[in-house]
Amino acid sequence: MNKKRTTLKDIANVLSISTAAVSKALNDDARISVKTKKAVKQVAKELNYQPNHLASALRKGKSKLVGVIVPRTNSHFFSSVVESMEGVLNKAGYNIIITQSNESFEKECNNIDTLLYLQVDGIIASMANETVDLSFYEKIKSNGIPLILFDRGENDLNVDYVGINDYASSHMIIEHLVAQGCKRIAHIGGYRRTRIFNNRIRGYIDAIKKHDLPHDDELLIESSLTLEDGRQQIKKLLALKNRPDAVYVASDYAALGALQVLKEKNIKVPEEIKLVGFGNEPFTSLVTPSITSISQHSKQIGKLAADTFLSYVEKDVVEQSLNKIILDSELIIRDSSK
Amino acid sequence: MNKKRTTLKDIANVLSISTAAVSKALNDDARISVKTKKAVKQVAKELNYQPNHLASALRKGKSKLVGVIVPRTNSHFFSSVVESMEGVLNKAGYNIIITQSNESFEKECNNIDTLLYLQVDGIIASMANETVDLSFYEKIKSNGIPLILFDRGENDLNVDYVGINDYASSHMIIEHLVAQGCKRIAHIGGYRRTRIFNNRIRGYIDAIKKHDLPHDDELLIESSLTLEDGRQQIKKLLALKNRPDAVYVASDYAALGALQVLKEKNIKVPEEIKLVGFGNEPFTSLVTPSITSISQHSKQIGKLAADTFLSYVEKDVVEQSLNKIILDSELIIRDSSK
DNA sequence: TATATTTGTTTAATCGATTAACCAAAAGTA
DNA sequence: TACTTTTGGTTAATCGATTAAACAAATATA
Repeated sequence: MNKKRTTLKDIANVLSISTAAVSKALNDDARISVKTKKAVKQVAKELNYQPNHLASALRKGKSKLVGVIVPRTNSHFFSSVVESMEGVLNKAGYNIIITQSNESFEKECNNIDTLLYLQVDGIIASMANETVDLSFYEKIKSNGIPLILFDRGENDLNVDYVGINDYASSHMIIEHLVAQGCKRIAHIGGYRRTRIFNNRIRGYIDAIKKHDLPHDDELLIESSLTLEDGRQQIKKLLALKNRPDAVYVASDYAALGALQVLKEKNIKVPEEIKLVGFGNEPFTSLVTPSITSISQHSKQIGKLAADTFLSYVEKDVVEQSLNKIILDSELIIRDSSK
Repeated sequence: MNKKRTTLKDIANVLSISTAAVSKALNDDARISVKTKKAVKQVAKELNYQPNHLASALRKGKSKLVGVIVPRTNSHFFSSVVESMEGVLNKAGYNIIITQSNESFEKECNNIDTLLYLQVDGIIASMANETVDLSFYEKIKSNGIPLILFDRGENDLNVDYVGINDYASSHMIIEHLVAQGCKRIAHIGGYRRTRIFNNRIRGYIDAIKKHDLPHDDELLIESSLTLEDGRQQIKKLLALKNRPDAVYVASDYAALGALQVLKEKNIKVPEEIKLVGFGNEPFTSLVTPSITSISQHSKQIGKLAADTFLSYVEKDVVEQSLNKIILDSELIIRDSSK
């Protein structure tokens, strides 16, 4: 058990030089002779030297840590975004700290505090469903730390954002359903206060109008989009005197809940009611019938969010124009809608 | 934009006292008067003081960070374990850094290096499928950092472990299948080198023998247990001249792959072949037919792993006896086996 | 030869919080 | 009164790495 870690001093002592020289040698400073560098690196290896990250971060004022906040990690979309983000950031010498809000505003605030406390160099986040109060995000900005939002963003918050074109996605879905002959299309959406869900709702309404289809209030529902919630909302739609012949659900999880209920009630999908989800979670292709959904290019989103962060820290730009990156989505047509 | 963070010095200047006094006041040192403490806390709040974690960690030699390594986060089991672990550790003042190995040995080694580099106070890990070489884990131990393994552990590594009784779980499954009238039970298992999979295989074999059922070599398959792998292996079993009437798969993901193939080939589950998975992932109850599986008490595992870590750091025990915690599992019977 | 430049390194300050050691003033005790 | 103890701080060192500034020796230039 080697109790103590090797420090610069230990190496310096062995070679009878200063710690400054050792530090510079390890960092390949031009002013250190090749001979010394070799010797230092040799000894460093022998003593199994590992730099003290805390000390270096303290001194340099940079922790080389990026905080990530996601609603949850056990969704394929988020875990996939994070994975791709991690790849890009690791390559640039950054490590990431993943935290989950579990869709809770309180937890999200805690996470932000924690990340600030850990002195992260930046925060990449996707907001919880509950979040309306943006003061904690303002706090990040006022701390001078780069903040990049993805997927779940906010219009009022003037920060960089990476996401897909939700408005256009709704259009694609409605076009597809219309092409399948649907005449009465319902939408189980998220809460309007969240930008992406608002855009999906707007897209739905505009597309419906464009095709001169009925857009009764009863066909548009705002919800929390959990699986359980999907179950509840579809029941409401089924209870209508004038049932829809298609339902576009703004989340795959809620769509799955809806599908469960439809199957329990022996309503044929897609024959009687067509169903479309959102997010292209893996299970959409696994259930019976498989669920038509929108693919969000998670890998791409992760990469772009990471790149945006890096663009802030790599070059020390003071005032950089805001990036709002909107990717095109893709409709994956499966059994539930054809 | 407040460029600079508030430091102890800033507070000290306002009150014309020493930074030492400020530090002690904030930490409720007994030698500081109530009056001073109040004043300090007041100013700290006004200036929005946030302690510099890096400095404090450097000085105290403790980062209050716990590193977590999981094969992947987008599995319900792992994300659930992590969530419960996080709750316990946060309460004790620790933050966690989540890293994923993606079942890759190389990535796992990198993760360990990263965590050591970040000076975590402990590491809680579940090993990648690929991992055979334990030298990196030895490295953690030789750095004097507590290491706790869960689920995917190793017998050779003499460290704390939290998991379920895999051997007994296999027995429960076989008992159940036998009770359902199965006479020829196959097992798609993991690689024997991994402790848990080895135990599941041993349990399978012993239970089969106990019931005087055939235990041909062709009925026992070792695999990587991915979804795709489940597809491949079930095909092998279906190609046998003497097909099994039940298949026990050591992972829900692989079981799902198997189920897909069975459905594609129009083989009725459970009528022609009964199927049992392992892990009780949420999708097991969502697919048709729903899949019988073993619940692993993920919340409990996370809590116990965290507690074990805390038992090391809270009290400064030098030599503590090793904890090997084995929980009972639960068989969740669903449509695929009845 | 005298001076300027380059090379290679050392010294010392610094990042911010903590803490061992020290000290002055107030309060208690003989 | 004289001495001890307690109270409430202050000083200064420290954690380990980095870096601006200083400096000696070697080399180049005039």
